[in-house]
Amino acid sequence: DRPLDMQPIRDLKPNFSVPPSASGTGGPDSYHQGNARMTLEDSHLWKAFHEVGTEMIITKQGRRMFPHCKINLSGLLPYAKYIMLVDMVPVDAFRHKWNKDKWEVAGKAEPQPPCRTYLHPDSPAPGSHWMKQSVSFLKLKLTNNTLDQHGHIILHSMHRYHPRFHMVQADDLFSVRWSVFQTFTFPDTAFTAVTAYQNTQITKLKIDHNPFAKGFRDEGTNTKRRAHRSQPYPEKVGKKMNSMDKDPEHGSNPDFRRSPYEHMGAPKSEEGGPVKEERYSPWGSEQDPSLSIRTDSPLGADARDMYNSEQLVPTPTSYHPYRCHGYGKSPSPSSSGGSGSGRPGYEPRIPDVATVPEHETPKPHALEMGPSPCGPSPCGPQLAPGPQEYPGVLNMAMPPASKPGVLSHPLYAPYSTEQALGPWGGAAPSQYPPPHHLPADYSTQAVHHGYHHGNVADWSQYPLFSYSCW
DNA sequence: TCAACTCGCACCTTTGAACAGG
DNA sequence: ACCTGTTCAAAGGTGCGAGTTG
Repeated sequence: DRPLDMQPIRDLKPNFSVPPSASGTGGPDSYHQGNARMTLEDSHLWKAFHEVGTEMIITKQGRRMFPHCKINLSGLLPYAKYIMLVDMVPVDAFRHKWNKDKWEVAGKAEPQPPCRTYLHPDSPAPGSHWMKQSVSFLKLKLTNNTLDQHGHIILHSMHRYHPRFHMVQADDLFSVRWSVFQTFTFPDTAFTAVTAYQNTQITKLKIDHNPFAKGFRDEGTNTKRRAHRSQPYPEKVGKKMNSMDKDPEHGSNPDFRRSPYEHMGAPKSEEGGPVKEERYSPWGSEQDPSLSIRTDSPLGADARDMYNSEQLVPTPTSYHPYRCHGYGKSPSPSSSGGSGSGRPGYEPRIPDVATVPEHETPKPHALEMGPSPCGPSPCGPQLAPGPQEYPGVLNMAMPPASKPGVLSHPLYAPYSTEQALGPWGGAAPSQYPPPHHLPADYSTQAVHHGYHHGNVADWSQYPLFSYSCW
């Protein structure tokens, strides 16, 4: 039940001038976040799902995740304010399908839906607040409705994603642009978005562990529904998973150790050993368990430089910078993993900030991000992962000086204020309601990226994270 | 034909209002 | 008046299975 730990690898203080914190709480070191530490709660549960191949249901109206993202934070400055965000990045550039008992590649990924970032409703809050108890993203919802107006995170079914947690020291969303982002990922949280569960083992895990699905448990008192089932869990009725309830992490059912992605080159699971995520992971060969940390610093580069600047991307052996020069030009890091399917890693993805309609009533918690010019979907297909092997972004080793698990980068606005913000300029009509705590015009102020996307409809959206490409 | 998707259902937990008691 | 605990109904989160779609 040990949480997965991740720590920043280095001092995150950006090597450039940063406006002082508005609140003055931070002082000169207000963006010194090198001691921040994030751990994933319920890691055993995540691991149990991950071993089987986590699936998350997505629906038009939005579906919560289960397990949901819950983290513990430490090392924050108690009186400095922080903002917590979550977004989803593609794991690869493929669409997948479930074939009998395993996942297979089923073609190229579909074009990226608008990338949204979920803003924790407590944001901004002082470090003491974030550290006093676990931070839950329970209400984060996933949807496959690209026209969703509730602020849910939009994903494609049958595509694989993993959540990224962003921590920003900022007094408010306006100052986010000047702040240093620390991005954490936990390999065990990767999942396949589906509209209906494919792997019955996942269904069983969900039923066994999600309290809302209690009515489907075999041992439950519910007889009515099961009466409708000619045979509950037809193919797995013999695979009693009760042990998972008690100790999912040590579930002994060998079937649960077998990765549905093994055929795709994932490393074989090994028993024992500490929490090295990918040890059990179907995606182990691609993702660096230790989660790459990247420290990107604008280094005083001007906005346009940032726009076209290199993206440092860790590779299995070292940092291998590759360029992300915009739509259609990024190299596509493909799988370093070995299977013939050649699953590539995913490419950097730079989300845009969405424009938001002011009339919307629901209180969204997701920032609308624009197309992901560097993501696997927009770039990958053109780059045809194929044989040409770029270092897999997810299968990277940390630089010696780095600790795994965190990627830090300053939020930076490549656009100067006079730069065009798309066809509608800076005040494009809002498409989505403003996110929680998000000032109405934030979306037009926090402009960080200028890649164009083929989808003109998304032009009103601008990236929030200029350097979330990785 | 079939995989992917949608929808309504029963069952369940969570939430919050209303109320009672200290 | 205030606080705490209990009750209960409504809201909303689940997977299932039938129907729909492309």
